[in-house]
Amino acid sequence: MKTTPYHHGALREALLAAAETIIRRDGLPALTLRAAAREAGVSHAAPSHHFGDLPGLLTELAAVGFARFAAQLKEINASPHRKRWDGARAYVAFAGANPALFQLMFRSDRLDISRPSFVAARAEAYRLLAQARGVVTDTPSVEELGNIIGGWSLIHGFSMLLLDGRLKPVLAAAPKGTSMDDLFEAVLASTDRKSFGPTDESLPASEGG
Amino acid sequence: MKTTPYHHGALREALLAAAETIIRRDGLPALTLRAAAREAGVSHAAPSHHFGDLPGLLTELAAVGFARFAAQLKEINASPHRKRWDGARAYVAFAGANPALFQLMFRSDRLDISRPSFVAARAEAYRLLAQARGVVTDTPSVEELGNIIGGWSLIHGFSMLLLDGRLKPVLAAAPKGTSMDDLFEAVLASTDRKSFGPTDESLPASEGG
DNA sequence: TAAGCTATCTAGACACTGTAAAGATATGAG
DNA sequence: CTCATATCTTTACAGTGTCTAGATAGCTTA
Repeated sequence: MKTTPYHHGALREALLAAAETIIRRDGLPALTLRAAAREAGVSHAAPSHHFGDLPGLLTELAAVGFARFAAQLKEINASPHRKRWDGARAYVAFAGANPALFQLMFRSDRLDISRPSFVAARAEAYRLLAQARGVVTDTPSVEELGNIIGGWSLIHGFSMLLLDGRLKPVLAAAPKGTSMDDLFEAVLASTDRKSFGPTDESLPASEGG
Repeated sequence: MKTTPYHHGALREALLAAAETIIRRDGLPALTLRAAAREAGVSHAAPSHHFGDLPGLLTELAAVGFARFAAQLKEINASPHRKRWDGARAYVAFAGANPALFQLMFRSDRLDISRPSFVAARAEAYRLLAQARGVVTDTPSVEELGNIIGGWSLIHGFSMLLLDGRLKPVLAAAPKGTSMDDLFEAVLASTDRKSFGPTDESLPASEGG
């Protein structure tokens, strides 16, 4: 009666899967080396043989996240039906579908951002995101950079505010039946109007009261 | 020879100051109840009498952050020289000047977001931010919400990307001498052009290769 | 003044964490 | 079959949050 073999066989992948289970179920603070080991059914010191330390495990998991996001972007870039802003929608959709994982991917204080696998996965994701937006130049002007970083800031900020629960009260104040998707579409639509940003009426010169 | 009195006198404020010192010097992961106690020169269990638990301390510190940001917004709103986007500039400037504190303010997984002092400080900051943008309505349309949340997403996303170090390589690819402020100004300027967002040329129909 | 009450702070303990060291077991090359 | 290597376990230690009990100081009331 052999219950669990001494050697797991694919412990690295099992630990990453266990880590994602934990982060999704209990949140990032609950993801510890020992918790991942328990979830995978191995001894508490086993993870260190595959990831070195806790930042190592977190970083490899973040790399998995970038790789998954890159795969979704690749699909979109290959689709003949893709529309404007589809990259932006994929960004927010990925954040919504993988909240804790997405937050981990941008939590440098807990990551070893010099890990080659992480650097590579992130670079590939960025490359595909730029491709989805039609960015081609390697030597952009400041104006072009403003456009590129502005778009990234917009979707990243929306994602972060969404995951932190900051947009829930906003929806409550919105017209009845407004969904989070509606709100994001409204955000995208707002960038096409010149009125995006603070209104001129808010300035002192023309202020009413 | 009385070295340190048994009763501190203003330990709560001293612990908050110690906590901010630690978070600024060593980062958020280094901020523990015991570290704060050491920094303030009291026993390891003293903080719990003032904040309950670790999330309690973190939340009160986050509330201090919102109060400080609110104070800066109040100055701006009172200034007769204020210009468009000054609220946005203050947002990013605050993030840059208080990186770890700003990140803590939006890290709900480590906070007790139901704490009254936190709720109040945050609400006041939001109120002043809305005022800086000239938002007045209590029943906004979806279109107006797109505008409001779009602006917030933009400055919040830029701040988060900046603090996570994601914009450093961008500056490296920018024209020589471009500063982070220049980049943010370019982002702001890009919202006034209709070209903000993905270019139409990136769509399949008109794609070259 | 003096007693007692309450808020404040310390000391000790426990379970949990990351991580290092050493031992056990399986795998595969020769 | 031998044995070197990779994989996993066991043991140990310092650090953490948090609970409990105890010590101290300040304040009220007489």
